[in-house]
Amino acid sequence: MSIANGEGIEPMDYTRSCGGAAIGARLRRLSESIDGDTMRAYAALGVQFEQRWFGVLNQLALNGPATVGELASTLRITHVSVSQTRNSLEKAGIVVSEADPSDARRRRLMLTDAGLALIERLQPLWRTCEKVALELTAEAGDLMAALDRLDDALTRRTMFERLMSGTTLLDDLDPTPQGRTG
Amino acid sequence: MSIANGEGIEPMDYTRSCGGAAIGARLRRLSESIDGDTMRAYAALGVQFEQRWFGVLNQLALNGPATVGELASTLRITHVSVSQTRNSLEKAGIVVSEADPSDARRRRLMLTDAGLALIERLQPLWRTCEKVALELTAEAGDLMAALDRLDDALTRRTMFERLMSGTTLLDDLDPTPQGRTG
DNA sequence: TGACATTGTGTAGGCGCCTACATAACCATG
DNA sequence: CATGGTTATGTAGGCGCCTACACAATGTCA
Repeated sequence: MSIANGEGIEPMDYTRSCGGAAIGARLRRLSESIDGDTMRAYAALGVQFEQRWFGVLNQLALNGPATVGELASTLRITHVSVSQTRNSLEKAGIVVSEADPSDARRRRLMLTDAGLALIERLQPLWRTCEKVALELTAEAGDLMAALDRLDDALTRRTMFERLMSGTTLLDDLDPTPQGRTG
Repeated sequence: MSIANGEGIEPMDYTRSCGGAAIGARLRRLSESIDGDTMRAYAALGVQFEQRWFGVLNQLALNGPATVGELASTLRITHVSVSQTRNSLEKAGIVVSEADPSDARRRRLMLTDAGLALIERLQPLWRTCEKVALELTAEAGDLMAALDRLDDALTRRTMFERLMSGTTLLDDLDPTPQGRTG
C-alpha cells in the first residue's frame, strides 16, 4: 500500500506480477489479441467474416442442421448469443432457418450454398489456424493441454465456489460490514 | 463437410475438437467465466466493484499517482480503456484527478481516502484470488507459466504474422479471387 | 376447456475491451 | 506569434459475450 515512485521503474507486465486477481483480465487480453489478429487475417484475404460465426458454421458443417438451443448447448454459450449470430449469418446469406414442423418454437438453421462455399473457401485458413495453434502449443509448452485442465478444474469447482469457500476466504476476511458503497 | 447426424452424438467441447480456429473463443469463454465469478464474489461480500477497476487501483496503490497514459502503458491496454475506467472510478469517489501543473494535457490520477479504504477492504479477497490462482495452476499444471510463454510467443511473432506467413497459409490457400462478398 | 408451468427463442441493455476519429495542449519553426 | 506536427486524453460506436426479461408454443392437469 506504500506510495512509492510514480515513474521510472515499471513492472514488465502487471498481469504477471499480480496474477491472481487479474487472471481473467489476462485471458481476456490474450483472447482479444488472438481474435483481433484472426479477424485481420480474414480481412487480408478479402473475406468478410465475423469471428462469432465460426462455432455455428463449424457445427452446421460437421453435424448438419441444428436448432438455436442445440447449437448453444454444443458450443457452450448462451442461446442469446447463438440467436444473435444466427441473425447476422442470415443477413449475410450464409444460413437460412425455418420453424421446426413438429415444434414451432424451434428454429432449425441450415447452411445455404453460399454458406457451403464460404466454408470451402475458408478451409485453408482454418487449417492454418490449426497449424498455428500447434506451433503456439509447442512454443508455449503444452498450452492447450493446460487450458483443457483449467476447463476441467473450473468444471469440478467453479471460481466462485473457490473464492467463497471458507478455507481460503472467510478466514482472512475482515468481517467489519463497512462495505456496500452504493 | 459431409452432413452427418443432426442429433444424438455431441462432442464434449467444440473448442477442444477444433482447437485452432477457436482458440480465441476459448480464451474468451474462460476469461468471462472467471471474471463473472470474481464479480459475483465481490457482490456476495457486499462490495460494489467493477472488474476493470482492478488494474488501475492496483497500480495506484503500488506506485502512487499516475497519468492515464502511464497506466495504459503499464497495464498494456489502450488509453481509451483507462480513460473510461478513470471516469467510472471518479464517479464512484475512489479516485480523483487533476491536470499536471507542468503539462496540462496530462491528467494525474490518485486514490481518495475512500479508494484507500476500498483497497484495504479488498486485500483479503485479492489474497484469496492469489491462492485460487495457485490452486488452479496446480490443478491445471503450470497454467500461468504456459500463459507467460504464450504471451512471449505472441510478442516474438504476432498471430497475424503467423497466419499470413507463406509457409503456413499461402501454400495451402486456393488463390481464386472469388472472395470479398461485401 | 381453461389455468399454469415449461421450453425455445428473441429483445434490451451491460461488460471490458477495442479502433477510428476529435480535441486540446505542447513544441518547433519561420 | 501564427503554423503545423506531436502528444495526451476523450467520444462514438463496435466486438462477442453475458444477464434479465418478454413472449409464444407446448405439455399437464383439473
